[in-house]
Amino acid sequence: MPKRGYHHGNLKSALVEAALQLIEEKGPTGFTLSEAAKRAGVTPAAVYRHFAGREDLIAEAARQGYAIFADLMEHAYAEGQPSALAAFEATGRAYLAFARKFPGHYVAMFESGISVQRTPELAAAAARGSAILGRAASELSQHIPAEKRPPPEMFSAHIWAMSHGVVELFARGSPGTRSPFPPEDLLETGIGVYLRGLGLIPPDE
Amino acid sequence: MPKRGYHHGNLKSALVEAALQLIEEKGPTGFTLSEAAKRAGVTPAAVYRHFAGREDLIAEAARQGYAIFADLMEHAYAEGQPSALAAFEATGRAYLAFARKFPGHYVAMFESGISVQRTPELAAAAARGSAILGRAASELSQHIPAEKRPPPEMFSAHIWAMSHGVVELFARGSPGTRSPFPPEDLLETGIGVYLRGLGLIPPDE
DNA sequence: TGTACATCAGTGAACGCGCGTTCACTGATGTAC
DNA sequence: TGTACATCAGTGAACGCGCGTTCACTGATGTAC
Repeated sequence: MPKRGYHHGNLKSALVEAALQLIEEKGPTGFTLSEAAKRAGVTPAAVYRHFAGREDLIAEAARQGYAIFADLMEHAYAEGQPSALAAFEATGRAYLAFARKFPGHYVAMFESGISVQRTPELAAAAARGSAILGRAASELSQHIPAEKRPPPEMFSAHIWAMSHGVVELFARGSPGTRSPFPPEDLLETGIGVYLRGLGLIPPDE
Repeated sequence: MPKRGYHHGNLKSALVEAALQLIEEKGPTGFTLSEAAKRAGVTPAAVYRHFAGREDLIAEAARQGYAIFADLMEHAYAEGQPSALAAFEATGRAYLAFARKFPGHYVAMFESGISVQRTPELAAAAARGSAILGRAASELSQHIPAEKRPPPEMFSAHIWAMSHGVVELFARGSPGTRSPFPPEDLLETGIGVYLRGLGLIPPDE
């Protein structure tokens, strides 16, 4: 626990906060250590009391993002239970919801260019989230007619890809590109069609 | 036509070439005008004879990318004809093939942060590619049982999203992340399941 | 309660660097006569 | 064919800038006696 009132009080999290804000506003390229320090009301040199450097600060922002993301996934999964189908659909939706609610974290995670293997903590945080999607896919897999049951890793990858694609192309409005449909609808219907293709939803529904 | 042997000869395209190489190697962030000039064997100032500045050089790289991309799409579409289904599937595949073959262009287009509305030429080049996917979707749409026919823009968006997601997450190996399946297979099966969900492929195929 | 000391978060000045961009120039190429 | 001139692609030096990072320091906080 950081001691309250000690000098700044809680510089570390203030810096992460500032970094997230900057990343959200200006993209991963626009983020600078100096500017983040300034926003936290502190000299650039002070950053080095808490982080090894610029990259390390971004990595910490990403780590927190993965942690929040995994929590959201867990929550969504649990709410969908005991229906394997509902749980699976919920995790897909959670992806988009996360990108919307935590854009700074999202960018730090997926667009900042930092490797998930940078530290064991980062890798672990990232693994936790995808493990949940994997579990949901695995359970769902049991309901697929056995004659045409793809490996669960495969369709969790499909959902992951479609979610990511919808976010990148249609939700995070790259300036000038307009989405033809609300991203939420796009993802919802896309996953729906896909699951129907797997025989998990009756075709006449 | 640039005159041969005139000073450098063809600096403009040499600069674009160098820029693409750099973007491919170091990502959009790692690209610098000075380094591109150096690789083309020329002073940084010389760049300004051909481009308005750093951004303009990236934009030109992206523009060429969109043009190549559209050509590929057209080709794939034409090869798939007269089967609407084959044409549609081919355009999806072309997306991944493009990302593989022209990684520098791909990054300039989708990860460099350049707005597609930057110039009319850029916008036009980008529009040409997506128009082809749109046409393929539109034709395919006619084969869908009318009782459940989504707007063609919607499922072209789905395929676009899944293709993009597969590329970003599994093909362009963000260092450390390993794909569980070959991206080509992933996309192929993903699109297959999706089309089955639309009733365009018989479920027992 | 009060004094002496240890800790260590944040300061402020300085650094070297490479960046994008500007400008007056030069010299190879093309053109007119 | 030869000379005078115009063009303009690329040079080289210079600029101001903000960056990430370092370092000796200072002064508020916590601790021992």
